[in-house]
Amino acid sequence: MSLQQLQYFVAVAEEQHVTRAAERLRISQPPLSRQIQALEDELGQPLFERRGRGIALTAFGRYFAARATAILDHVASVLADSKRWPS
Amino acid sequence: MSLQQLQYFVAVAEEQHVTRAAERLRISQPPLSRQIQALEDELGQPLFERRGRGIALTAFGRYFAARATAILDHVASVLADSKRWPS
DNA sequence: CGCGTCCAATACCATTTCGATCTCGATGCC
DNA sequence: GGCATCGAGATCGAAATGGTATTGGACGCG
Repeated sequence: MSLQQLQYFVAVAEEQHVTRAAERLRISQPPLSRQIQALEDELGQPLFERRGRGIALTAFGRYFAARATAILDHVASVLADSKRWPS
Repeated sequence: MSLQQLQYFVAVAEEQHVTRAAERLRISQPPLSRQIQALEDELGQPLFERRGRGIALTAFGRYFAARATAILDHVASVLADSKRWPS
C-alpha cells in the first residue's frame, strides 16, 4: 500500500468514475484501474462494484475512503508543518 | 513522500544507526541513506545531523518521527480492519 | 434487434524508480 | 600513523509505474 494508491483511490471514490478521476490526477485511465486493483488485492476486499457501465463503492469502500482521507490529511498536515518549521 | 520512506525513517530514528536499520529492514545501507536524503530534500529540513561517526536526530527529526509513527500506526490499523471486515 | 457509444479491463512497451554491489571519504581508536 | 567503522557516492540490473492501443461488455436509441 502506498500513499499514491490512497490518493488515487480517493479520487476515484469522489468521482465515482475512473476516467474522470484519471483526468483529475493527470494520468491515463489504465494505470489508474490497475492501481485500484492492486489495492483491492492487498486489502483482500473489493472497494468498488463493477456495474455494466461505471463503478460504485462497496460498503467497505466507503469505510476505507474515510480512513484513507484521514491518513492523507494527516500527511498533508505534517508536510505543511515541515515547511513552517523554524530552521 | 511515501509510506515506505516513513518506515525507513522511523527505523533509522529508532536505531540511531543507518547500517543497523538497514539490516532490520532487510535492505542494504546505501539505498536506505538515499531514501532518507530524498525525504529530507522533500521536507526541506534535515532529519539527522551527520556526525563524524554515526548520526543523531535533529529537533525537527524528533517531531517528524512522532508524526510518522502516528501515520504508520493509522495505516496498520486500517490494514488490520480490512482483514477483519465481514465479507 | 443491431449498431454506436461509453466505460473499465487487458496487452504490450517505454521510462522511471528502487535495490544491490563496490568503492570512497571521513572520523574515531589503538 | 594504521586500522576499523560508518555513512555517502557511483554504477548496474530489476522491479514498478505510466502511456498507447485495443478488447469486452453493457447500455441507449433507431
